[in-house]
Amino acid sequence: MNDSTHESTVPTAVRILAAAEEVFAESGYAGARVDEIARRAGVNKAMLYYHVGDKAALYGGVLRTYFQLLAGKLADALAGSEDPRERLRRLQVAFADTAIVHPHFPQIMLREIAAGGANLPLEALQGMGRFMSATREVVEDGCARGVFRADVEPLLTHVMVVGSVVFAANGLRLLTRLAEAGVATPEVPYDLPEIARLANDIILNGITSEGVTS
Amino acid sequence: MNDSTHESTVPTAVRILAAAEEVFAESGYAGARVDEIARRAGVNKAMLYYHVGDKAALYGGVLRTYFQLLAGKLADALAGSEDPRERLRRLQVAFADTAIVHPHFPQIMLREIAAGGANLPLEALQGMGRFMSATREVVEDGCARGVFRADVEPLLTHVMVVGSVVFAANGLRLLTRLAEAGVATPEVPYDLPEIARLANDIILNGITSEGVTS
DNA sequence: GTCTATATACCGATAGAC
DNA sequence: GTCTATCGGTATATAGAC
Repeated sequence: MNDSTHESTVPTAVRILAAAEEVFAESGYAGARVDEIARRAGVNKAMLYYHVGDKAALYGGVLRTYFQLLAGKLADALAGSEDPRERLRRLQVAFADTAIVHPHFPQIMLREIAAGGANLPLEALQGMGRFMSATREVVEDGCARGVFRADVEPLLTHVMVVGSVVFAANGLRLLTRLAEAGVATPEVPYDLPEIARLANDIILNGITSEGVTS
Repeated sequence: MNDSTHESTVPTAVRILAAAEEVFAESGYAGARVDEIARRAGVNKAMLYYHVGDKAALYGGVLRTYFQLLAGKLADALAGSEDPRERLRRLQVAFADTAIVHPHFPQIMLREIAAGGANLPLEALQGMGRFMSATREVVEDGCARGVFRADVEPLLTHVMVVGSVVFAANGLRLLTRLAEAGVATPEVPYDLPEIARLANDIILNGITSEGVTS
């Protein structure tokens, strides 16, 4: 314990990764500048390479944080209920919560989807695979129990559950830009958890078998 | 009329823009290399600047093609029916059709959403604004007629309608990458129009008032 | 209209002094 | 651990000959 400021107590590697997260989100992997990351972290560029490593190591370190948190929340979500509708809702909440703790996560994911995952290390690809498998498990279980319609596609369900959160999380920046340019935009009278809840209502309402009530 | 091959009859500017479309989709605005665009178009870099202009002009030219086609299809979709459910379906089909004619369109849009529209010229921003307004008009009309639930959010509806198509259109590359890395992936037994139809069924089912039947 | 050559600037990464 | 200086490569964009 000493009298140093909060900033100085944060390990250098953590400050570097926090800066990397910002820059990768804003500019993408190709567009990100290592000099800019070092500048925002308040460290010399040589120190950045000393503490964390090259550009790929910076990116991998950022992604590891995201997928470790998401994996834990997904496991809790699956274990927390037996009802397929409740489990699907919890799956979406787990992802939305991760996006709230790490606001740059959906932005970086959006860029990677566009890039076809070209920059993603194996660890991140496996994390995405586990997420898709979790959704598939919930959907197939729900179909088998007769709660969801038998023709519900697991992958489309995943796309709609995740996509609505990812788009909603990224939409505000675009709406701000549209407003700056003088383009009329619809109002956004709700926050991310609320959007996730509304989207989940629509999806559940859309895939639930007739006759099943909550 | 002469005996020249098809390739030589295509105007130089068109070939340049076609190459630009590819490279911008693959690498994003920041990551795109003008040299690479010139190489793929089969023209000298100086000629590229002579015929089309700088990087921003290349990007604007690509986007203009997209939004001009989309605007026409949206107008047809809105004018083609009075039924809110049918109009919302036509709106999604209009976008999906545009994405099928121009497969790089959803990829570039995904990158721009991540970038908050930072690279978009005013013309493209206005095109997006008109699209959002079209969805809002259909949703508000549907709510007023009692076809859609009164609490349906226009912007969330737009996000789900557009997002499902954009994600589906971009998903195949990511699934391919996952398979390459040995990560298990769900099957994809349908094409883009089919996905759009299934997503639209879920959304319409989710937002339609009880008691309304098709 | 077409090309070569280049100006100008920047980037990722490291060597080497301290 | 920390910094300065720099290497080697590459980017956008243009000048100027033909």
